[in-house]
Amino acid sequence: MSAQETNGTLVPPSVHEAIGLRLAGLDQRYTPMRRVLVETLAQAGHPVTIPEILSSAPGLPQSSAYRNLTALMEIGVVRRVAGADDHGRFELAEELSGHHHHLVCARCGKVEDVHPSPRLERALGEAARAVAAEQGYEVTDHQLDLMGLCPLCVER
Amino acid sequence: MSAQETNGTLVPPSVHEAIGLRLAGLDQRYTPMRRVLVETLAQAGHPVTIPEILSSAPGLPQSSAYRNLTALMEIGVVRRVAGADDHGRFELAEELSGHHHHLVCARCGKVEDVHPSPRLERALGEAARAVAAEQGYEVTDHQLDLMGLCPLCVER
DNA sequence: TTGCGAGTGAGAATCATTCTCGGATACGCT
DNA sequence: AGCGTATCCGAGAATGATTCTCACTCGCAA
Repeated sequence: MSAQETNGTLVPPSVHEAIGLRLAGLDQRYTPMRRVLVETLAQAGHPVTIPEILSSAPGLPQSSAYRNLTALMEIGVVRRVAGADDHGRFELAEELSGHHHHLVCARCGKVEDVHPSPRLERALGEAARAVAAEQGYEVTDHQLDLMGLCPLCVER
Repeated sequence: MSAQETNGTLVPPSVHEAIGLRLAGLDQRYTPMRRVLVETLAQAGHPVTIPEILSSAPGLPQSSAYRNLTALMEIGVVRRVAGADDHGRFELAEELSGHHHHLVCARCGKVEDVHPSPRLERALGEAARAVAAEQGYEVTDHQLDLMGLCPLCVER
């Protein structure tokens, strides 16, 4: 089963619309390449490295991938997350992909998404505000990274 | 007032002892430079970049700083955390510095430590195990990053 | 059609980090 | 004390991810 068959749930047209509008507002264009990048990130379901992106879209020049990812970051559509290795990883902003946290394998560096229970989310939100206020910070966002071993690496 | 005068509370002798023992176990030495690095990280109270380390210890060669930080990472005494900018940040392992989370300023990249309330910590621990088990992960550690604006950047 | 601003791709440039290597230093052994 | 060996040190080169440059192309509007 290809991801295409279920893309209705993966990349709703409204997402592309929203991105197109934001780009237009800055006199920028939602080119096919940018669309491909957004689709790729959306369908991956976890933060993706540049090599992964390049191998999933053969022929795509590295410099263009970086340039467009940066452009998408600047309009707040894409976010960069740091993993265990020295490759940056890119994912769609939570605004588009839904709020989630990360499961990081300490051995192989893989990163997966996890979606928190409402109960945990409520506790996190409260705690974040309280703790941050103590130091004069104004928290807009939070992220929980769970470090451990993925199923494959557990078997050793 | 020099930091030396209060070092009793900042870097308990037991910490240096423990590090010395671990290094000895791997036929490595706890050299003065490594000791300085540990003191620096302990006294900073937040993750520190290489430039910060170098400017707080004039004359210290960059390559040596990296080499020794790496050595300390390999024995699990130092941990590397990624910030918003493209500089790695180093901190003492939680085992030595106490469990804590990070407050990250989205504007200036500064990172501060925050110490969680027991209630939050309990909720996080439980949630971590539950969520991770669902995907077959074995979680050993977790970290909460609170993103927002630091007091200085709020004033704009 | 023409003009202009944005996008593209190849390669060079940048910059944090890692590696290399000759010399200095510390610890174990006799 | 003297020696041998393994570790450590510092300076600079090498690596590699990311960013920049620039000439060319493309899409849109007048």
